[in-house]
Amino acid sequence: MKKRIGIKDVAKEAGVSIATVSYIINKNPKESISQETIDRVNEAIKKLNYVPNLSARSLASNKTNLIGVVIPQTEPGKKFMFNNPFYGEFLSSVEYVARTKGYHVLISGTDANQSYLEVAKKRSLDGIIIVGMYDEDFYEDLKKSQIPIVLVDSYCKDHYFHSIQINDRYGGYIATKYLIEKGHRKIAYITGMLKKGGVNDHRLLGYIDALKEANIPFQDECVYSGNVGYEYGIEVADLIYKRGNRETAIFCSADIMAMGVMKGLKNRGLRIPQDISIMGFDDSYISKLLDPALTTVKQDINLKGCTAANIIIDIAENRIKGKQDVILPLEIVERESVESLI
Amino acid sequence: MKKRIGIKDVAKEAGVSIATVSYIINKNPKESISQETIDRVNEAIKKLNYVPNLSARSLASNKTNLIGVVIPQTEPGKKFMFNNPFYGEFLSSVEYVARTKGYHVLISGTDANQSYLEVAKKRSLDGIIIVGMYDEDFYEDLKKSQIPIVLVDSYCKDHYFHSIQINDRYGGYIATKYLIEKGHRKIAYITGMLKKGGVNDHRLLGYIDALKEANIPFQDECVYSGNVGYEYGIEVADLIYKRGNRETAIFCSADIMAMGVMKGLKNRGLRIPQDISIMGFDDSYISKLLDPALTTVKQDINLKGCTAANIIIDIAENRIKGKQDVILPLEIVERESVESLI
DNA sequence: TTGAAAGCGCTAACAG
DNA sequence: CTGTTAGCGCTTTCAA
Repeated sequence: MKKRIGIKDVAKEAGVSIATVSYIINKNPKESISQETIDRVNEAIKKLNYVPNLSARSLASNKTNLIGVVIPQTEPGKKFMFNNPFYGEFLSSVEYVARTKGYHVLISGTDANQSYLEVAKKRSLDGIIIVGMYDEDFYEDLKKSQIPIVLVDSYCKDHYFHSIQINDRYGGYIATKYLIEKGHRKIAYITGMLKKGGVNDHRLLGYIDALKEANIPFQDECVYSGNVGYEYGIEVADLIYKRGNRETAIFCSADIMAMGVMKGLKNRGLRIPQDISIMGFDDSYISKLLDPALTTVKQDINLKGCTAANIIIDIAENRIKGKQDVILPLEIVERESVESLI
Repeated sequence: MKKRIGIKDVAKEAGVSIATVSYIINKNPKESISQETIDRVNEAIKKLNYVPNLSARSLASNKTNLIGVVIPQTEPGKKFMFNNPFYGEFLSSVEYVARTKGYHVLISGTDANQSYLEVAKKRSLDGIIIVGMYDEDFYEDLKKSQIPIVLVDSYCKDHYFHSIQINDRYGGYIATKYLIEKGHRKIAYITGMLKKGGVNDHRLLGYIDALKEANIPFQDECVYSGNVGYEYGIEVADLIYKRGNRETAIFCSADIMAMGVMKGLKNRGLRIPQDISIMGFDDSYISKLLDPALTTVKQDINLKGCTAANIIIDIAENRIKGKQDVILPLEIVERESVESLI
């Protein structure tokens, strides 16, 4: 096992002190060093093939250049929700921004046995991006960390956290309104778990807003709540099919659920959109590929990911101060899955 | 800023030496410590809310419990390939296994400017999982790292690396053979880039094997090679549509491409499978959701991810010795996208 | 403009 | 069975 070459070797090679090398590596602006020295050191680094050891650096400087991303899981203790394309697209953007800024991304599901706080502290994360909504306790726990945290798609109102969101209520509203304007009166809302104050709950509120505005009475039986995923979509499709007094349109709170619903409906021989209209949420890449292509509420997933990464890094580097809260825009993308009844 | 509590504090609190605490934390089996002491230390840990600092541990022990996963990118310097559901499913499994074994997962695309070797060394990764196939140089570079590396879906034959693969040639063969048995004679093969000796190339070989076996002449014009992704699938669908002497079946080297092809074909008014049959590869979750549901070559993505993680961890912990090479099974999943012509 | 030296928190001999 | 201690590689004050 040949010895790992360190800053010391570089210093010796270049004939300078360790500190000088350190300054140069870190481009420390406070110290001004002669260009000649800099060149000499850089040469030595090249020659020796020196790579700094981040563990050591972290220990000394308490800076890890590591950002943690927490992704919701389908079920506790299971793998995470990557059968929702949203997360892949999001993560991809985060990683890209992080990488270009010299950070690395540590991904993690949430484990019931082990608080994420522990992970965060163990690894001395510089920042954390948490996607989705969790229990009160989870947030409470994390507050102790003293680490900058950005919450994505969470309605946790705690002042400690930064946040990136969309206006879910508005999203639910415009989707439903769109359907109503197309002449639909009996509209189903299919969603993941309706946690009080959660994303899906807000979309439901928007759905109700639109109904009210159009003087359509809200019917409990028209909202279906289960696991976010195509499986539940299929299930609901069956439910709807079997019922006599059928909805003419379905608003799904995620494209992936819409995908399931469409599949389920087709299995039953229903035509989309002639027999029943479908509306999604997210505009993930699958929405254009569905048949018919899915009309959906578009949120810019890529932008969401980049924003999350940029904010957390800016905060970690003290480039911005104060609580950050950003609301990203939403718009309807019209495709082929909604039939006009008028 | 309150001082971070360290092993020293725990030792003091429990009235033992720091070494004892260290032994207990690491469950060091060589040292036997009285149960009473262990309890006392654990209590102190609880009480003080002590969390070990992994940077420090890494520095001292040269062990990071960090495993790197490299995911291919769509285009150099861009985000990675998460619009192929394969990667999400794979990564999810890796993370899950890693987490349950006390490891964390660092994800990364590959950056042209920065060799991954640098990342690996900087972070002192305990192991690396590399998905996909890269240039000779990339592997050559990584060999210098001295870090255990598992290659997933790569035909790099270098003895240094462990590998997890499927028999792609066989996969191409059974898929094509299946189509032939259904009476198809003019069969297209749609694939990502055909790097010499790569995954897609092997599948092509299998495709040719099956053709040969059935005495069907191989036609160059029937193989379409572009970017892995739905976009190229759509493109090819158009190409095929426009041509007179049309294929009756298409074998796609990834489900996501099949998805694109199906969409493109439908846009042109072609019916699947009546007008043209489609076969996929992977059996990612979308394949059941397509309409018609996709007949495809199933590889167990979840198993692939778990295996990769298990191997790399076992190696990192010296639990297994010697080069590991595993070939995972493949099978055809019959659904609705292939029409029998006979 | 550069260098010496004191840690950062932990592990792992080695001694007792 | 438990304690002492020398680093791991780097940052950063402080002095030269």
